[in-house]
Amino acid sequence: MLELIQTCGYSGAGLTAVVDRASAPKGSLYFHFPEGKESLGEQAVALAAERYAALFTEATSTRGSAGDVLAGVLHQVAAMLVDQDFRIGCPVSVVTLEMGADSARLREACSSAFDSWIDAVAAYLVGTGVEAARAKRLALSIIGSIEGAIIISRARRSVEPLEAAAATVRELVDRPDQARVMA
Amino acid sequence: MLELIQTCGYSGAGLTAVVDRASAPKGSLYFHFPEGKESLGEQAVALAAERYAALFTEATSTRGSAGDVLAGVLHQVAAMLVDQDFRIGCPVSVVTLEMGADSARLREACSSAFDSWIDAVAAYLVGTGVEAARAKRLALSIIGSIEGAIIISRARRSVEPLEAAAATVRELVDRPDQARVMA
Amino acid sequence: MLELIQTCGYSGAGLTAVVDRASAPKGSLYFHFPEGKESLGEQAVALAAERYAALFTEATSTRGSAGDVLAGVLHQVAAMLVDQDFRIGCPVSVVTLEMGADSARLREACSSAFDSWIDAVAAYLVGTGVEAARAKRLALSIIGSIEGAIIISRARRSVEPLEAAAATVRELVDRPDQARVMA
Amino acid sequence: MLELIQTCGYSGAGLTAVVDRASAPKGSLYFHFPEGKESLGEQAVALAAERYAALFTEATSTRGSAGDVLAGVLHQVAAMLVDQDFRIGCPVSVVTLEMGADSARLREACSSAFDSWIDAVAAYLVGTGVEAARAKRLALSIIGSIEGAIIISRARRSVEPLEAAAATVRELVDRPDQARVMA
DNA sequence: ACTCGCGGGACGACCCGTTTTT
DNA sequence: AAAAACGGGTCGTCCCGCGAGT
Repeated sequence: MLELIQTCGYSGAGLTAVVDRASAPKGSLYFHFPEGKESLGEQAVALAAERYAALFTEATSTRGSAGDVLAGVLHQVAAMLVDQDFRIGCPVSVVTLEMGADSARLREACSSAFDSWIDAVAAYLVGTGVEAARAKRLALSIIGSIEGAIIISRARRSVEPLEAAAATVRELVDRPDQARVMA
Repeated sequence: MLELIQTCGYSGAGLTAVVDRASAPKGSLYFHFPEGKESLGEQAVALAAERYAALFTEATSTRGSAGDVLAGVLHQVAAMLVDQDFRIGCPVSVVTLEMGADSARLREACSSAFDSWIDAVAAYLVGTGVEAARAKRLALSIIGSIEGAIIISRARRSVEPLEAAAATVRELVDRPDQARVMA
Repeated sequence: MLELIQTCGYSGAGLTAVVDRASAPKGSLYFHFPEGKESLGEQAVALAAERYAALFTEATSTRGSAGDVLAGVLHQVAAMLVDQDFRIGCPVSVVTLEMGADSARLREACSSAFDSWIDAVAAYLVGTGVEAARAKRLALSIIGSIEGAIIISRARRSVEPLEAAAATVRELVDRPDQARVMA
Repeated sequence: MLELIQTCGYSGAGLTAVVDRASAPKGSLYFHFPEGKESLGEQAVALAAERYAALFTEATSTRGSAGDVLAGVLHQVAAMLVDQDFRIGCPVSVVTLEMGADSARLREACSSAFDSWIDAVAAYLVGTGVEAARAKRLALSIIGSIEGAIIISRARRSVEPLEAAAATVRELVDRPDQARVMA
């Protein structure tokens, strides 16, 4: 389901296509997901949260400045987009935009996914010496930038927006006088 | 249709609901939009592009630093979200994420919408003395930040992400030494 | 739909079978019945109410005692059952039994159908000189007898229960001393 | 299953609901009922046959005229309906009407159920001195009246039809000159 | 000339009664 | 005894044309 949400959105991800792709019979779906599409989507969002978090965790193990690390994540995302010919997007974003009004459950799953990423980035920034409050604000901004850049990159079929975001993120986290500027 | 796309996404915006909301008969839809839902969506995206562009244009007429102006736009967006109880999102984002793979036509409409905003912001920044290449990069990053922040704010039902983005944008465009840092 | 309800019950009357039998496409169904199966069933019940009422009205135009007239109706029903090889039953009864708990709307439609028959019989009995209160009670009993007899006849695949009911009804309405007995 | 058939009909009584209500695992159903839903329904009908027969047997042990006894049964049925807020009906009737055409097996189970009641009533009437042939005819009519009255009472959400049937039954069996009238 | 009632299948999610595996 | 798999079925709704109306 994850891949289908990424390419077609939540509403566009038909359960028939889901079970076909999993080469599973239709009847078994409601045994594993008795609450239907919504809980399936919830799990897909949670899975996406884990995967992208792992991607970030892995990036933090590389050496380099915080800016290098975060820009590296953005470049990896860009590479994924190119790899898939710009046919995929962030599943959490699209579910948020489609179902934010209808399903509190899915909205909360998306919120948790974003939070997990934001918290990870914030913790990482704190680890590099950034003050906690600023780290949280930066983390919020950075995750937002990534989400937005993915969307614009997809619309344009070009990684330029992601690269611009990478450069801007590097600028934000790597400047020596950041604390003073915000003071 | 615009409102429905904002709340339910493109796939979720059924034409039945559209014509009901417009209190128009269903049969007349294909007289006005012979090419069906896709062209209707295209028009909705174009309309959204205009509206948000107007919002930005209006903001530039206020006095204050470039950071003030851009942060003002973000705060206006935040106010809209609160006003609508976080039930709406950016229609261009959701159409991009849902239809980017299926409909080249809609993808291009979204790309144009984003471009119009980015170009406007870049032109504005150039007008405030920013060097052209940097202005374009910043404009890309800023529009991306806005889109991303809207999504996360909606998921969280909180304007905190938008406010964080506003602060970060202000930090980006208002620092005196920005050119030097990027050099 | 009426025939399907009579043979398979309301739940057993699939809309697919309904539209097949009417050689109509499924999509057109919800134009004529926007509220779905329930309103379709409502209309089927109303149609049945009319048809059987007409059958009774026609019977009253024949000469003979009240007992003859009512027994004649029962024999007509018996003939219908034989004709259809006991594959049909009263649609109002089955809808009442299946949906009485779920759908107030259908329950009321069934109630109205029964009432229309009971009122017709009661009015007829009053016309033959029966006192009003007794006419109403007898009419209730007679319609009840018919419904019950149809069911048992169907279960048995024999018209004997309907014939027994016919004889009993004749006994009830044609005895000269009925008023005295009830006094 | 019996209760579900009484409220929702046979088709409406899903096996999922049945096993939930019995707090039994779904997989075990086909261990106990290898032939599936049909045999389960058959057993439910047989169970209902026993229960209502017991109700009648018990009533015959009370003193009073035959009319008193039979009217007493009708009043007990009316009390049950009121008790359950008119949400239940006769399971045998509804199975007959829904499955009479599809399943010979269930039809015969229903026929047997009706027969057992009719035979019991006929035997009782013979015991009170009624001539055998008339007793059988009356028993058929009485059971039919009860079934019909239950249905109409349920549709109306009122015990009036059952009370009318009770009065009529009393009139039928308690009049002194009944034999002469039928002669 | 243009509107719109009405029709038209295909597919949506969901759940059915059943069987196979453990 | 029961967990898990299995398709076909449920009702409802999708986006879309045809042709009779003013």
